[in-house]
Amino acid sequence: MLLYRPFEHHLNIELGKHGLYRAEWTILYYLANNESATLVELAQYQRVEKPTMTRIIRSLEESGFIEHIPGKDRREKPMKLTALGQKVYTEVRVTVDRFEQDILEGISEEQQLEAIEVMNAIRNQLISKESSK
Amino acid sequence: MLLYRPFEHHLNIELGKHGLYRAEWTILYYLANNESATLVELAQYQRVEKPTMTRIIRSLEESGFIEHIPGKDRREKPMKLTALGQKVYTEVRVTVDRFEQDILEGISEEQQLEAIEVMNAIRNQLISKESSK
DNA sequence: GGTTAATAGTTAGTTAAGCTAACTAATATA
DNA sequence: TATATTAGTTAGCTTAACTAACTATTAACC
Repeated sequence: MLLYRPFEHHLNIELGKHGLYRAEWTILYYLANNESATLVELAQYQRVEKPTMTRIIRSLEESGFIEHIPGKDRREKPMKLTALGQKVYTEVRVTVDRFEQDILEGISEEQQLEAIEVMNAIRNQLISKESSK
Repeated sequence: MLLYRPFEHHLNIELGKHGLYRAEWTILYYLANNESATLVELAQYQRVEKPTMTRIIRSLEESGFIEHIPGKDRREKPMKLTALGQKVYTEVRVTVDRFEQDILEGISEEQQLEAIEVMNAIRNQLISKESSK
């Protein structure tokens, strides 16, 4: 918690240079690594409700970063990055990478990996608690 | 980030049982461990702006969990937990402890400590970046 | 010692990002 | 075929942050 606030603060500064919000960035990130996704898929991944995702997606669409593609089901509206979205993702990736390298300075790779593992384990505990209720 | 959302979600559920918000809980926590504090001190600790802290404090005051004590400076309005605040803190502490134990199940103490160390190191990097700009 | 700086805290108004409840349209299932 | 489920949207609310501009008090400078 004490970590999250300053982290988000700095990340937002980096993203602000590109006119992006954190919530939008996570979607670009997902689509850059997954080709296409539906709203429900994204909402589950980010652990937010559907209306929250609707708004984020609309904003990305208006910026021209994502577009809808036809899905096998007429209820679904899968989406993917546009060429512009790809371009912006790649650009932002550079500054975010630099930022991450910066804040991880002096921490061994081994320690980083172990910390990530611990956090993943906690996340999984949390998620399994959710579904079992 | 993927960890923070489900974590905050569950913590809020636990705290909600006691009619508390996360932002309020962190202040109770600080005051339970520090006897007294000023608004500025709390704001710096939590990395939020003063008006944000004003609101949280007012709410805690209205709930009767904290009270102001005279400070050496008439600008300052230091505060401390009331007897009720102490009582509530202790009660909530129990459920939060149980919650934390729950989500850390299966992670060795050693790993936990190392992860905390890594997170502290990152936090310090972030904070030092802030002041050097 | 009096004027200027800085500091503690407040007020007013805005914003990002989440939520719930209630809905439509399309598909699956009993 | 009627009912239930799923994908997504709309409307309205809430938490927790922010900035700008303010008052009151103390510290510092010449």
